Amino acid sequence: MATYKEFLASGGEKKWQDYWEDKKLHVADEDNSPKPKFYALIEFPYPSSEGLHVGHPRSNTAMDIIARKRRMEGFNVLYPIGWDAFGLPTENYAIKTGVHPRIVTEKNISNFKRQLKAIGFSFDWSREINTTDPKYYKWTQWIFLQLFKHGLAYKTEMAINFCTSCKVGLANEEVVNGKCERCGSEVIKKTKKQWMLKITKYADRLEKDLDEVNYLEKIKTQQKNWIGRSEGAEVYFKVKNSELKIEVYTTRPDTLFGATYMVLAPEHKLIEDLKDKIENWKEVNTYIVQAKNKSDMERTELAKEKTGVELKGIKSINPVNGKEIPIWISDYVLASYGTGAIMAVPAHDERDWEFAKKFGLEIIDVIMPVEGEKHENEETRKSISAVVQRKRDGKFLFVNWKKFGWTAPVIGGIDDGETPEQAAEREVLEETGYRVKVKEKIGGEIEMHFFADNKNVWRERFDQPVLLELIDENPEQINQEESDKLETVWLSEKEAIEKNTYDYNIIGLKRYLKGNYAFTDIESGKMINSDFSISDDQYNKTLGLLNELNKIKVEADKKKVKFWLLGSLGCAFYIGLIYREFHDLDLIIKTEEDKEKLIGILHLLGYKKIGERILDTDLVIETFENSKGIKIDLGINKYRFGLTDLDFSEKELALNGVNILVISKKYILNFKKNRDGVNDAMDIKYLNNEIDLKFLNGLKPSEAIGKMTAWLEENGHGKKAVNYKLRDWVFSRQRYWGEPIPIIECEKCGFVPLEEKDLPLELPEIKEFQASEDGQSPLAKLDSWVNVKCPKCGGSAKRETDTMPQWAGSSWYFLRYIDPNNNKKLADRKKLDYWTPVDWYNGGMEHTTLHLLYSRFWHKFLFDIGIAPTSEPYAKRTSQGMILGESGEKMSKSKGNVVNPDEVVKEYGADTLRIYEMFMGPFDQTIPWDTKGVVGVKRFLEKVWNIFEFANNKDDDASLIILLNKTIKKVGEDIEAMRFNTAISAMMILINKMASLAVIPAEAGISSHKHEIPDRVWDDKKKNSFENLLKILSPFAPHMAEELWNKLGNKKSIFKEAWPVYDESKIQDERVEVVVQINGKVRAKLSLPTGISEAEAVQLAKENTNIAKYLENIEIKKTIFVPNRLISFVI
RNA sequence: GCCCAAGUGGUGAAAUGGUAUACACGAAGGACUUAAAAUCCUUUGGCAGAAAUGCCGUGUGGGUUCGAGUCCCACCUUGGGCACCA
Repeated sequence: MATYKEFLASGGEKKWQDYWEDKKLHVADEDNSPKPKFYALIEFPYPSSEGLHVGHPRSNTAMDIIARKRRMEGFNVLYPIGWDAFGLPTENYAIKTGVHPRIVTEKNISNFKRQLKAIGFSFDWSREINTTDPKYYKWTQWIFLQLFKHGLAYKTEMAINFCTSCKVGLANEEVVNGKCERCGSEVIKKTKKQWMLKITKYADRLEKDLDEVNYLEKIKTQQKNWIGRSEGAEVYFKVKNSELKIEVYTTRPDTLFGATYMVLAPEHKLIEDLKDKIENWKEVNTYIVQAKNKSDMERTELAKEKTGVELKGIKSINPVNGKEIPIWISDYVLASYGTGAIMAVPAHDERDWEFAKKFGLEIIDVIMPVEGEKHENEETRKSISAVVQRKRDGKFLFVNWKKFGWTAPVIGGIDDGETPEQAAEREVLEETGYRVKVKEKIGGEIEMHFFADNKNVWRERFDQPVLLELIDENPEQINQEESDKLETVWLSEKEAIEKNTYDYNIIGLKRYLKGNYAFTDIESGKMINSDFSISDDQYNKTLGLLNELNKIKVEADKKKVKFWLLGSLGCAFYIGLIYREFHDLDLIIKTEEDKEKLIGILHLLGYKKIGERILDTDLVIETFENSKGIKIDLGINKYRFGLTDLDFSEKELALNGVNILVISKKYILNFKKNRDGVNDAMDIKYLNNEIDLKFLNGLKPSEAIGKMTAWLEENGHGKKAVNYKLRDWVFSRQRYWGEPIPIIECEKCGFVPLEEKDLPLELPEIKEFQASEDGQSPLAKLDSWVNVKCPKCGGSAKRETDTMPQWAGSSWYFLRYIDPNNNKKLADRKKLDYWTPVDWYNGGMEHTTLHLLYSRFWHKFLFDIGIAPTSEPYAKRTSQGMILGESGEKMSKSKGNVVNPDEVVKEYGADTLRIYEMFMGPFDQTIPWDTKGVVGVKRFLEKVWNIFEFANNKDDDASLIILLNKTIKKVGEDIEAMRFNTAISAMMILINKMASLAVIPAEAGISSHKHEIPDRVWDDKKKNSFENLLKILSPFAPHMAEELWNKLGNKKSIFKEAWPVYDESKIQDERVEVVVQINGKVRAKLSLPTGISEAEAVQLAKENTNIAKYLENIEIKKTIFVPNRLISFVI
């Protein structure tokens, strides 16, 4: 007979830890086990000198609970542990003290090991690995060589992120807000030759395959954002008077008609090519040099103010309308994204808008915002809305409409022959008496649809917001009629937005306040100004021609005459670019016979011959005309493929036409078919009404994107394209404490990989760990190591002196656990087949775009070269929340708020620590440590102990059996969903119930042990309940569970037991509390037998006095019955 | 600015559209004790009331529903991620 306190004090927990280790309870069976496998993984720790803090065990405990449960469920579980031991803190310590990092690492590992063991994790220590062990990093190096051999590792001169304090290059992922992720020092750009890994080659798969794995949704989202896939189009812009083309990437090809200038990144290589033509080269060059010298920090900090220089003397051509547009360079365009060049659409991109405003560039609206939805029988109006701000106090001019109670800015219709500006000045004066002057239009027109309740009609209004200035702060007298209706008010920004009655009336004000009118939404707007600018007159003429053509076709079909359409109309459509004034139709037939028939048809349709001419190809052209003046040229095609003679190239047409175009997709297809296939006459039945003169106008931008992309592709001006934000991985570090990169650089042979037999390339012993000032690895100083013979040609060569980043060893470690001692292979394939993928991987959110992404990349590569059996390393990934210090800040040595688990274990025991960490709150949530909260958990465990040790027998009643079964169900389900906190609370509820049923000699003062306590006498039923409780508790509190299990007389470990199964028939209480609601309000609670029928329950409810009170003399409209839950009366 | 979470007692937090505040901490009162600790019991969202009971209450304002912490819309606040990514 002992207390829990005595059990802890006497080293009871250690006893069981030793027992488990001795019995090899947690050593995974080899791969020939008949059991199903389960691979549970936590991120292996970096053994820092500080040791564990209470944050570490959170993830470990969670997976430990799952691993222990799985073993009890009959799985062959692999739950391994190891050390991610390369890293900067150890090296920095070495630099300071001269102690070799290996020695420090060994010491730290032994401390970590002691701490982890004291918490009772069921790790398989027999598979312990260490990334700094040459036997391990041999394979890290081997993987690197495979990457190199497959062209995925390359060394290149490039501007990289360089930490000024660590003196080391950083990957993109390691830079946080322009600062070093590790030390927080400033990161500058440094151009250096660096080893890079082509992770971008896997961007698409890294994104797409996320659909196949079971990761927490937020992890997927974060990775997707980081990979940054976007769909859009490449568009080619010709440089005028040059063969050069500027390629741009855009996600908004729909706005191409609004592209009024282009911008190249300062690093863009085309600038050099165009150097001779650039008239202001000096100025341009100065800008480029300045941009190069800016650090990332500076570039982003100065982001508010746009800078740039125009490339004078050159222009590019907008392929969609042939317009010449200027080319600029600016550092707001990044060289590293897309093509390093953009088409700028200031009307619909905020950055372009800013730039255009600053440099006075043209802004063309191609999308009109639309508010509300079109309605039948709308009255259409054109209007202005006026934004007038008073300088004195910054207030805005509004009017109250007395009759309707509206508050709105001045809004008025535009009279005939009036410009919007004139209308705005007039309306403000009329309605308020203020004399005003137009400053500018605030963006383009807005289309709105609304119900005008004062007039009782639906309105469609096209409103132009206009910004005006007061000429005089004192208003003139306005006429009586107006002043009876209106009252002028000046409102502050906030008041204006609050008091304004209809949202759409202050769009102009909102634009003005934002200072940027760029409209970017792709769902709510409507394309405008995005057609081929053909006039109504031209359009009608074209349609007239096509109608004639159709009539001829109809007649020709009747008479079985085949003819071709040639010339201006045909080529205009075909090229889709150049519009020619259509005066005539050029028709070609093949035979004299057909010619006579066709002439007959023309006569029939009212045409008369008016002339004849002979072309230099001996083609006789006869001209016909009808009364409407439509002319038709007719000639016999002397060639089988007559059309080839008239190969209407873009060039030829450009001489004839102006910048206008007409297009019909179906027509083109038919025309093309004829050009290729060709004996048959062109099928012109599609022509009528199929011409798409409006092109994008009227479409939603989201629809226009697809249409424009198709057009670009058909006409060779661009193509659909996908882009990623992800960049290649900077893989070299100028450091000592990392895996040496196994490459030799030979003057003759270039980069020569080491032979596999020469691996591992071990780190040489050195004494000076400091990197040189110019950012050279400390290894570079070791001449004997650096200077080697080329393995290929035997000539003199140099070793690579950079080492790999910390992320290398952790990118594949989970594979090594599977076969940790294999010295022939990374791991045996059969074993890999058995154990991969990892079934459940839990780790920190902070690794989502680092380790987790990197290791997926490596694993996919290993899969591709046939090493790894699966394309994804982890089937499931979850994440724990961080544990903060009691102050609510991140735990750190410098803040002095680090809680050491050793102390908690010492004072309360490992089981209490484990349960408290799981009980604190939802597992995935960040949460501050609270030492006071630990007490509650300790009390809970003590209660379990006391019930066992001191409670006298008292029959379990039926309700306890039900509660037990419910708890078994809940705990099992909650563990799977990582709802450990509610699993624990369910066990607390069970224990509280058991305690209330048991007779615990409270008066005895259990812990002081002063009185005699009677022996425990339990019957089998009670014993069985308690054993089940111990089983579900055992993953959480393994030491206590094992101890009490043993004390109950069991010989084998509790972890050899099967996970309990609840009895489906015993999870329903006999009686349930049913709530009676009246109109949704709880008015009574009834205790009723489970499964009671609706009729009976309703009857009983009505008999309840409180309910009867409410129902008296009142008709019940509806009764809702939810079995075992509630009755709701609607009255 | 954009994307993703989340806002519930004094605190950590529970709650398949159906009893809001389970479980735990803290606090108050009591029992045991010479006393304290430990333990056990009671109370613990606000207002009114002796009580029965009623009203209010899950960031704010609307909506859907017999019924909303939960669903929808708008907004506010906090945390996390990204940030001139075209």
